[in-house]
Amino acid sequence: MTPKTFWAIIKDECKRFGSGSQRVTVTLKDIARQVNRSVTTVSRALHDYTDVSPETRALVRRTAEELGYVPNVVARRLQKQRADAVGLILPSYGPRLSDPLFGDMLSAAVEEITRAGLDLLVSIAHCPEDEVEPYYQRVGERRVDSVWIVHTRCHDARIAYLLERRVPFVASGRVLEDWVFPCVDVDYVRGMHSLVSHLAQLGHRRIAFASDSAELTFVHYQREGFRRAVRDCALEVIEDLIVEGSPTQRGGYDAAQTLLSRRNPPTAIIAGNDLMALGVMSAIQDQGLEVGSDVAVAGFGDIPLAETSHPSLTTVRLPTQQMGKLVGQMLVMSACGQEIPNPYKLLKPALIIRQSTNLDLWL
Amino acid sequence: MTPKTFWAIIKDECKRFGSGSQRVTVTLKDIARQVNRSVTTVSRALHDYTDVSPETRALVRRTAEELGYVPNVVARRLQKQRADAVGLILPSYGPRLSDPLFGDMLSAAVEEITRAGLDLLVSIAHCPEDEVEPYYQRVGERRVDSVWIVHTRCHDARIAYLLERRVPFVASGRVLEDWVFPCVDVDYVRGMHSLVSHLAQLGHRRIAFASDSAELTFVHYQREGFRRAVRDCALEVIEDLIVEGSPTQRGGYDAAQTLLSRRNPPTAIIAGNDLMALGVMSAIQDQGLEVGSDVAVAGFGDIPLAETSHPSLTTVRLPTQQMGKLVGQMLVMSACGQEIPNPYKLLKPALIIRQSTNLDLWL
DNA sequence: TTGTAAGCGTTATCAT
DNA sequence: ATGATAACGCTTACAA
Repeated sequence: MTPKTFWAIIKDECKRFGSGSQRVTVTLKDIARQVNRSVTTVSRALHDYTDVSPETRALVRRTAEELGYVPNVVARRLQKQRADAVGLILPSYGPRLSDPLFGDMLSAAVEEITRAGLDLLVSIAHCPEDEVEPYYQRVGERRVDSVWIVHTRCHDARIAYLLERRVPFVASGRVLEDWVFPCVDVDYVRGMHSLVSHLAQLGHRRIAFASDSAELTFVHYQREGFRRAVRDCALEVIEDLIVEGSPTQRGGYDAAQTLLSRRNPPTAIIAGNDLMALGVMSAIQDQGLEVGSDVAVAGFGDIPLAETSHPSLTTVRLPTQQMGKLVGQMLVMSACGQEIPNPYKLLKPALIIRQSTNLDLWL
Repeated sequence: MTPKTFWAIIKDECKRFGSGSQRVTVTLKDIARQVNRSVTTVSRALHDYTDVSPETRALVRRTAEELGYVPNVVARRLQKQRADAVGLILPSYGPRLSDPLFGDMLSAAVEEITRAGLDLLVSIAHCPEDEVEPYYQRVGERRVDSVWIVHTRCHDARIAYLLERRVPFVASGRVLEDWVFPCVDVDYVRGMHSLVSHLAQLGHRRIAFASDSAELTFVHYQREGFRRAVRDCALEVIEDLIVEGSPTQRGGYDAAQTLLSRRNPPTAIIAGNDLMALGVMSAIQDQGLEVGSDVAVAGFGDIPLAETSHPSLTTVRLPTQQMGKLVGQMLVMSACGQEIPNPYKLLKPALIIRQSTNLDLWL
């Protein structure tokens, strides 16, 4: 027996009955030894190859079961040259993990990803500079096969970078450039149209829009949709009534205060998201006005709170689950190196009318 | 030149200048060939081993830079027998990813985990049966080195299972058994005590508690703390005023309706979390009563909405960031096979008094 | 200071 | 139907 063989055996034994409390690691080699076959045959038996005899297959499977064999995915990944994982790096400027709509989308995506046997890696960028490089980094290191870009900006450095380097990715959100890449988004123009039409029908003529920064693509489309819808309803676009604020309750509160102090205040305020809309409602109430009668309010998203707030909030429901599911499926495909047949999906939102624009409801 | 060598070279070339648009993959071998050194030397140079000459080191580093070398972490993991990753499997019964407090904690944990160079894998259990096995599975497959258990139950099958199989893990939340394992939790008994004392001082004598199922450890401690605190304040524990509901606004709403319809309704209602508390407030308001004067309300958590609700909500702030940071650090240690010095951390919450128990504030 | 060789656990190729 | 061998890219013990 050569020294080499000797040490190999010792090491194997150590691993098997390890230092006291260690878990044992069963490999293909262990099964092979047990059933007196080669590692190759064992591997094929476990993968249901046709060129292995039924008896051998049965024996191998049984032995694997008995020994508690669990395949080592890292070894498989190295051999297959695939990470079997996709990455999500949350941008530093939101959405936070705590955003309920994002959570919904994420859950649906995770479902699809894990169903396909892939892992989802989550990390967080600390600063804007930190946003671009890590994507490429993680793919280069073979940590992930594809990445998920969320919360796109109108001109998004991450997407330019990934396209240039040919890193597989899927974006939830569009960019304004005319680039082709896998992308899932909501038709905000359409959503805004239904909302503005609703308000115009109720007789509102001075409608305001308060939102996050228009650098974000979805805000851009909300604004564009807002302007177009106002004109479509034969109303005048009043630029003074289009304001920007942080995408929080406080941001909505402050924006509403600004709007209500205009010489000619609006009779309806649309917010870019539901949290801002709740802040808008607070501001209106704090001024002694009534939401729904004095000033109508509407949001975007349909978070759970929209239904239970006082008054309940009219909003544009975003198909978060559907988005997440689609993104997940597309991520799986792109991670597997497949072409994505129709890579540009635009989903339709739904107008949910509640008391904040129509106090007669459920009263 | 043997055929073998020939094909190896061809394959290398194909990989390098791949089929048109493929990204190139630079390995240690490529650098080694370029600088006329062995792979070993290159590896050592890049890892700052002392036994490599300064010139070689410089040359290797420069060449690596030029070629755009990125280490393959999968290969490294196979060699090192470590996944360099930790796993989080969200239980089917909550918290959802959309829970804002959980999101905060998760962010802080991710920060620590990625800082250590590890990955965080996120997945979701579909059903309770699906909760136990995947943890072990993922460790067995070498996907992760350690797992994070959230939202523990009083008698938690997951923890029993992992302890028995000696799978490294960290739990956020305790169990009632007397087991030793890395664990971070909040002192709910203490939080409840400060809350009940506050209410008792305001003259409340009939205090109710509405919460999620007491199967959850934190709910168990909230209840125990509640009973003890009531007695400490020389009040009577009225079991009729301790009720259970789903941990949502609707759950709080329903629970409050039940409580307010008692022959002897409470003058103060504590909810197990802030969302329930908001539901409680809605129910009170819908009955034409005033929150803060007719019935006091308090919650647990201090979500952003607690501050901006009408009236603002008295609550027990949970140190989510601190928890996340600690959990992250402990996960990193357990993934690295280190012993965790003091594995049982109990953090102190803080009472935040607002209008829902004291209308005089800021009015 | 550098190189050789073995090995991590798996899959693929080719020969038998 | 089965096995020998190489390979994936990296680290490391040991030899030179």
